[in-house]
Amino acid sequence: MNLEDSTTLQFEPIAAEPTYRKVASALLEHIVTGRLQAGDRLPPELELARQFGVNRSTVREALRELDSAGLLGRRRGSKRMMVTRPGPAQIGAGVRRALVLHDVTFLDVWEALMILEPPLAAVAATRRSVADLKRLRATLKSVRTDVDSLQTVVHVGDFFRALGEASGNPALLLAHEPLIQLLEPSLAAMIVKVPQARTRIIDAQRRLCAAIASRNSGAAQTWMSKHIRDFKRGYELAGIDLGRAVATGS
Amino acid sequence: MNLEDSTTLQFEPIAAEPTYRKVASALLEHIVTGRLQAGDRLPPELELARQFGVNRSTVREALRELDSAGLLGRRRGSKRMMVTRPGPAQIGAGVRRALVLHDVTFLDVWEALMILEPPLAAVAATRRSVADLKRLRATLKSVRTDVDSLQTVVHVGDFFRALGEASGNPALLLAHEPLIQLLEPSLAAMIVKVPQARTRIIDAQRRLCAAIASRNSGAAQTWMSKHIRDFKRGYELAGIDLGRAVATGS
DNA sequence: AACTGCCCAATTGTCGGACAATAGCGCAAT
DNA sequence: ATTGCGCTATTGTCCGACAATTGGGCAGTT
Repeated sequence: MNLEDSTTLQFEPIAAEPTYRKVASALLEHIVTGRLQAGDRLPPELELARQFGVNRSTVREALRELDSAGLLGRRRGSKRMMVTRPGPAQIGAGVRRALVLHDVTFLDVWEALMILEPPLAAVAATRRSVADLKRLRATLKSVRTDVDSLQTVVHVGDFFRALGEASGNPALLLAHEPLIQLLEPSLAAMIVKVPQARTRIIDAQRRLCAAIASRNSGAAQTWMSKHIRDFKRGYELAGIDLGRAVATGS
Repeated sequence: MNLEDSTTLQFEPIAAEPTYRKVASALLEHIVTGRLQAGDRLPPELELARQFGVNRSTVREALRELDSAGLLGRRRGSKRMMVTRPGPAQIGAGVRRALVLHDVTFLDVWEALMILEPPLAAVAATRRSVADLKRLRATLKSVRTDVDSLQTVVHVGDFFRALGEASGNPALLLAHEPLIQLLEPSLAAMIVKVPQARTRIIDAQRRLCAAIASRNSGAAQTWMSKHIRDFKRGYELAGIDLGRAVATGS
């Protein structure tokens, strides 16, 4: 009998979850439902083991899972674990790794930025608080003072991050973080080959900042478009193949 | 002496990484550099422990970290671990959790969809392969046949996923996955309260599909805009507060 | 009172060993 | 070629142990 293509009878995979995953799920449940709030200190491992009725090793494996997901962390030098909200950097790094493993190209990243950033700038222009504007100007200043250093790209990333914050939309913030992280190293490579790009970047960001300061969302969107488009031109001038997969480097 | 506000002297946090994290980093290094390709089977835990010169428990904790990050997995019912590429579902779930914990609102999600999906549809229209089109039509058919069931929302999600695939851009695919995952449950709640939304959804998706079939990117973008805008109207009709944080449910 | 140094208990990181369950695999039998 | 059997390797889980380090209390000093 050939049951391969019989669609009448289908069985669900029977879930035989190992204990460490059950423990992780139980803790996760408490976190997403808010019974464990960010900042709360977790009970000691032995206490958890006692409460769950499992061995400490099992608890530890569960903790490593949640730790890796950014849901648990510890203050530097501290011993006790605490519940934390996964931040943009953490999440972004995970997505960035995934994109690298999926052989995302420069063009893919550029296209995504081209779609995401101009509307994001527009939103930021209408919603930015004074604190947002201050932060934005601070990053802009850093870019200008470090104009000669290769650190420029770091500040470019921070400029985008500040913009994301100004949008007041966590979804947008998290969505563009991995793109920024992917952009930074290639941007560094581009700038060393095309030094004049630096001044173009600074100019665009200054105008962008002005548009956002005056809450001119249309201008913000337009300048961001130009800004991102400029990246592509820079890559072409630098002779970087846009169809190539982004670097596998850490 | 008060050194609190002295910015002249700054110390880097001295990194005292525990062994399990070093092991995880070492394995990660092999994965991102391609020395360990997706599909490769990992050596047994004892063998890893021997090679790294650490205890098996330590290796296991490292494995849990990579497992949780979606970089390791196992075929169902299999014992050996293998290297895997974190898929959209996996990554999306992580980002979705992060967004929920950051109290993302319906409006945030809707805004992000409004920014992301129309251009994505436009790109999909110009780039879709015949296979993409086939898959898109298949999901559309599922939506129509299950028009009476609450399963509709699942198929709506799949429609968006198929669209993401058709865009051929992994960055866009991963960026909109968490949004879809956040959309689905609230969409279900909306549809039960506003049944007429179902036919509107189906209509919009049919026109969208037609636009993509004829490679009309402008029409695709326009219809997607209408489609997403419709979601908001549906929520308002259903009396759902758009400013509320999305459900904390799993 | 505030600060310092010191000691003690609690907690984590790592290790070694143990054992049941079972997946993987070869081999025999049909 | 498929099925059935049995052995081995491997994982999941447990137990116990110990060094290192943190957190906190306590006494001593200024």
